[in-house]
Amino acid sequence: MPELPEVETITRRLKQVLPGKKIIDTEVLVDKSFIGSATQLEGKTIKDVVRRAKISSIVFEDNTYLATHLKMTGQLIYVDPQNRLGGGHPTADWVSELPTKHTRIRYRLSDDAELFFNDQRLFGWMKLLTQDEHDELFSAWGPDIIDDSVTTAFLQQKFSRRSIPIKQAIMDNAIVCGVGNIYAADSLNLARISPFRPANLLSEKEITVLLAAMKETIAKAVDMGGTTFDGNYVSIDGFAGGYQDEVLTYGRQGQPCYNCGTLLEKEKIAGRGTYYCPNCQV
DNA sequence: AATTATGTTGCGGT
DNA sequence: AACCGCAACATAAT
Repeated sequence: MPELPEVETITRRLKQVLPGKKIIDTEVLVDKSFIGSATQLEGKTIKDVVRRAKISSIVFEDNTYLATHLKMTGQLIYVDPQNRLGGGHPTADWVSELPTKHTRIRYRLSDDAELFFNDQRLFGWMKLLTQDEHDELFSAWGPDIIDDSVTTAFLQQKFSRRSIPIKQAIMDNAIVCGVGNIYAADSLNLARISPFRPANLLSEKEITVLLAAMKETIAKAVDMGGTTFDGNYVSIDGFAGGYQDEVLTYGRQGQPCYNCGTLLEKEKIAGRGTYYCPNCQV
């Protein structure tokens, strides 16, 4: 479910509430959701929360990392009893009924706070790693799309021998991380480039335009707290994101392109639903 | 009933 | 060797 903006939103919010808290107790309700042994976490004190690609990681005082990949349907929900009655109410009403049938792991923290890992489809995981093992997670992946190292020249080199469609290329973690299906489609619409174009046939100018569009799209989505479709992605208190109200193409087949008014179409690329304008995306 | 779903990996073929 | 396409993971909604 989540792409970089959703994981970034969750990570920023966790960073506001978790540092200084200690893990008191762990409960793994579904074994496959936690890789390894969760009991090793008990007694560790949280120092920081960081994001890389679509992985959010809690960093402990001993420099070990509790990494989370939400995959398609994962959620991290934080419940602090001291804030429970204040500060508005969550978008999702199930937050007051945790654990739910989709809760796979729960952590009891100091001060009676709780952290829940929910995951309908069981693709997601949490895992305790050393710093080296955490670094290793990203060893085969390119930089985050928001990183300054992602330049036109960088992408041009990565695309140079790839005949795959450009949409598939920008979603490939080995090239660049953080661009998922929703933002790939929207970035290509903003750049007015067809998702079907072979990556190696884009001009330098087109790559420059596409890169700017990707950075702009991702930055806007981060500002809006991510995208919530079907109530699936929510932030740590159950609140929805806001980008779905601004989305350019995703889920808008049959509706007019904001660039040119032509009706958007939907086709599959590499097995993924792809929304695009058949007129202005060339 | 079949298709679809915001992600990634691993396999076999070229 | 590098690249590409496709199945697999598991569940729920349309």
